[in-house]
Amino acid sequence: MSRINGILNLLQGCNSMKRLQKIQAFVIVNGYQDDLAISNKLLSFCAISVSGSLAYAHLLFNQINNPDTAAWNSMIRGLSQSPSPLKAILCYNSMMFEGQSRPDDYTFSFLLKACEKSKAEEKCREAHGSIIRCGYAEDVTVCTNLMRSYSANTSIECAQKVFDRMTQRDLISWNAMISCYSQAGLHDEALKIYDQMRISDLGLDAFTLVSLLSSCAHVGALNFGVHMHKFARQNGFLNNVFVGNALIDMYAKCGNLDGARQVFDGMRRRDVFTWNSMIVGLGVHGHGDEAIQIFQQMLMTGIHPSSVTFLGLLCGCSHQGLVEEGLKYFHMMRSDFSLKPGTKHYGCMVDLYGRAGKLEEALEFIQRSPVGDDPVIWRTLLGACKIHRNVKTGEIGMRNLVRLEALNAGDCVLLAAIYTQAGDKQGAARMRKLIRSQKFKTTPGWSWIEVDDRIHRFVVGDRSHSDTEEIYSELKDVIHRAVLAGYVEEESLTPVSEFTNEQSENSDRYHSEKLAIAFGLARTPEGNCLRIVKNLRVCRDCHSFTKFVSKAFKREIIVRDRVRFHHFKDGSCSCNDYW
DNA sequence: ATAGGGTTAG
Repeated sequence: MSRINGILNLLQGCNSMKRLQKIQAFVIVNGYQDDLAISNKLLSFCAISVSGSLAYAHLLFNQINNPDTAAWNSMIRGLSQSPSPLKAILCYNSMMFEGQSRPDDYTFSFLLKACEKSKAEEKCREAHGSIIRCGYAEDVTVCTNLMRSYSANTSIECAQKVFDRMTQRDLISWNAMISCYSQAGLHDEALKIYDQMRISDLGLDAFTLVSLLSSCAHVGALNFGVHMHKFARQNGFLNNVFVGNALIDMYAKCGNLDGARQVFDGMRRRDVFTWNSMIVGLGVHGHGDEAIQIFQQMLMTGIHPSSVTFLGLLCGCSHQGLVEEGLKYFHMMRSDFSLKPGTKHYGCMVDLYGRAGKLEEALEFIQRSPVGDDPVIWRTLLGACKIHRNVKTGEIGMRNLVRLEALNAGDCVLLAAIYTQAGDKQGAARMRKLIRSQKFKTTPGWSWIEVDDRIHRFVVGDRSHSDTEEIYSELKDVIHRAVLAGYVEEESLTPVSEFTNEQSENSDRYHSEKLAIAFGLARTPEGNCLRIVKNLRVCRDCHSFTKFVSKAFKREIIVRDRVRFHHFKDGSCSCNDYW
């Protein structure tokens, strides 16, 4: 007996396959190969440990003539964390087929992990049924796994249902629910779950913070993020790299670069995410030179850049007109770090040339690149043609979008704007006609504004807000004062993508950000900065409107649109009207 | 013997 314990202890301290094989030889020589405790321990080491070997685990497993649940679990678990998690599902199937051992709560946890990773939607639902039949429907861990599995299989509703029906919930299951929403891109839902979580009085930990900060970053909830920062400081969470990284990203995405820098400077430990978040933050704010400086520091500390690092660099270079540098980093990706540029990187390059007015080069670059069949690339070129009033290249972009059958309303709006700038009224009229004749699938436009720690969301012609009347009368007043300051309301081509389905009265002529601005002006103290987040790009009329509002009301207004920040102050914008 | 939750870019 003590011999067996001795072997188990040896296995406990095992840290390599070489060592494991020595122990195994000892086991066989001494006739212990049929001891279940020992063979399971051997198996689990091979299947699960980072220094183990799944192939060897298979050999061992096949030698066991009647594997018990523990042995099956080791195999399913090992396979579920392997690069081919589908095999874990097959393994579970054979376990069921042989029918000698019953699955337990662990089995289901590992199976669900495999469903999550291999996107096995059908199997996930089937597992749910088995879980209920086997009596594990009340198990917190199994349910948490079930939620993640459903959510990864695009059924966040099912995840929510599982969560709702749980008889007991702990911190981990709450965190899982929040992260399911934030990873599905449903950030305001994630923040709402936190409101409910507070009532349950379980507190929160670093995991909660990280998910919430990510959601704050996406919706632009700076005030809420600052609360989280304070909480993290008071509770000793600032030493956690994940928390620090999420804070940098939150500050940068909410338009507060200084906040991001301060967190970055104060971090004792930094990983790729830390550096990337800072570089991307500087990049999207147009500080390419600083992004480059940080990048050089990053290399000196010996951290390996990733493809995201270069997205940040290229973005910064393009917004600052650093064409040579951008080109240098684009090549450096492959030559120095063996990173293959993706579509996004090519897009940045087109933007880099295009923004700098080098439209010929941009076009040549596309023709030499492998991404000429990606609509995003041509759309980027079209955007650059608008900035530089280039009809000819714009039409080339348009033709390629038509060729790829990817034309959308926004493209037509862009080309119409190019025609208008060039004085080609017929061209603009053609685009209007095209927009009307096509049944474009459109993304509804949204704007968010944070007032008193709450996110208020508006769509075009929104009347769903509880204070609709007040907001519309405020907006009338704001427009009046903007006009007095020099604003000319444009009969601009309304981006169709901001159309709502119901054409309520004539209020749908107000884009969502105008509503958000009016609401913000009415609900925040004079002189306070307004921060607005949009999911689309700012249209010309709204851009001009916001400039005059910033002057007439003496307010700084920071608008984050789909691709960049606009910093409005005293009647002008940080983008210098190039966007 | 063994489990579940976290960040950038899309």
